[in-house]
Amino acid sequence: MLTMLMTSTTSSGEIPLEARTLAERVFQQLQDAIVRGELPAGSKITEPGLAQAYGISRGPLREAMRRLEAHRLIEREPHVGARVVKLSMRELLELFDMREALESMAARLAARHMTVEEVQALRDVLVAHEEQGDLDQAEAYYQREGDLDFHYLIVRGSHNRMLMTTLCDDLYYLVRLYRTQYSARGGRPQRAFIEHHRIVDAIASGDEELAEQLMRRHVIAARQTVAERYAMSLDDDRELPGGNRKALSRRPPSV
Amino acid sequence: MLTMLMTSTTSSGEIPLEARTLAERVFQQLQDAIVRGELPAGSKITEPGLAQAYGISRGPLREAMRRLEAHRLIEREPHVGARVVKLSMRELLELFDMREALESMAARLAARHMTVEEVQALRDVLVAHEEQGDLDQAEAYYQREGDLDFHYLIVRGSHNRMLMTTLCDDLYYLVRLYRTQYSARGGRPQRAFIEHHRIVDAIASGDEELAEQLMRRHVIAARQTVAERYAMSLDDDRELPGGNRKALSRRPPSV
DNA sequence: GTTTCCCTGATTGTTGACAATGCTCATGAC
DNA sequence: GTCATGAGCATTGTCAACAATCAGGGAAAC
Repeated sequence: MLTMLMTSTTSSGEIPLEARTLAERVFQQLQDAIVRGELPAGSKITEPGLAQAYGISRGPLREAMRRLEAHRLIEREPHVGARVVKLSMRELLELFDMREALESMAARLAARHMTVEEVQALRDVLVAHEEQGDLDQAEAYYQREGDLDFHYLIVRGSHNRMLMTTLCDDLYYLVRLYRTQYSARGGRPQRAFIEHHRIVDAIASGDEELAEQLMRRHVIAARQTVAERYAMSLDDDRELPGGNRKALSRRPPSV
Repeated sequence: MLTMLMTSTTSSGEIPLEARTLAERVFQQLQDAIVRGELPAGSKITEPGLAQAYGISRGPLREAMRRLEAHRLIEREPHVGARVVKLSMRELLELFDMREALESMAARLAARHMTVEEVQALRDVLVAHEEQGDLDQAEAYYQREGDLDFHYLIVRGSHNRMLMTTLCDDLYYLVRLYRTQYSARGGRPQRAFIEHHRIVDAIASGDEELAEQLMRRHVIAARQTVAERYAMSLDDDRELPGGNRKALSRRPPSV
């Protein structure tokens, strides 16, 4: 399963199987718990509670929280407390704008720098997606993770460390958080597959301009899907006042 | 003086005149000390030393250091220590790629969202630059800060909070660090002024495409200047082996 | 002379206790 | 019934001491 690519790729790129320090370990655990929805978006975090839950003292915990804060996964207010970040629709769309800018640049750099082995790995991921997609539509969640693997590999293919850390260590965690927050999984997969293939082809042929442009459109399309569905959900609410809010999670967007 | 715009614009946008907590205050102080070169790039940081220097205990200091680490201003190794980040030329060029992606997006969004008041403020900054530039070339440092003010205002004009924090709270501090690290100030000012004016005009007329494209070229030009000068400095070193390495700081680039 | 090992000192990691701040809820005035 | 007030409590901020780890230097072995 390629999904393990997702687990924290620090700037140096290695995957720390066992964190050297408590603060490091609890940081990763909290990051995971937030992204997986164990700590719900918007829920309040109390230091004594977490410290007891993870069996550590407040010192390392606070350091971990400071890192989470810098990664925008929690929000703190001095002397008051911290809570898990809750993405508003506006912030989610802002996130897509940033992805458009950074991932299109990543695709351009990937077309310039990726090795043949890296391109092949990318193709393998695509094939894995499609086979999995055929298998079972209910497994859409893993497919979604796999989709991020695709973007992940392209970012790494840019060979730009700063871009990698910004996207992989910061933005992508927020993207995953959005999925759990809005119960968003799967969606427009067939179209996304086609787009993915075209992007890989552009990268493989070293066409920087095309790779950038295709990735840009790919992200824009995903953004638009989110925006449209949000507007639809508002209409639904108007028709069914005070009720059914499931529209947001019914047909979630891709990528 | 507009330079005060630079001092830490947290996500909410307000400027914390007096930090509510020790960790917060020492974080800002350290951030400043690093960017201003008081703590030289690459120098080792020891917790007892800093704690004594700032008159606090190691607890809040460590939290501040965690934040600095997340902002990429220091690098830590578990059980060993921390040192101020030292930008290699490769990383510096990577930084420019990110700026190209993000700032061109910011310019596009600014053209879409900026109010007439914000555009006017932007024009005022430009005028202030030029007057200051005429006054004294030795004051280039402040002019440089002013130049960042220009970019700063555009980013804020994007009305995209995530973009603002990423650029203003993360990248721009690294840009300033690069200036002190390579003693880089001023450079190609007249050309930059022209480009700045064109960008503002495009934003004022609401031409998103043009604003984006002009900003992209502006950043690319700056990147190219840096790259060329670096290549030149390497040539110089070949001609003067083991000696004069000042070439890097002799004619530093502009934005 | 070189290498290896161990010891010492210093630094980092962690903890529990104390101080300061903010929130909650009950009480009372209007 | 509503709103202001204040005490009590929980939570956050800070500190100093203890444990674990690493870097450097000197002595011994080859």
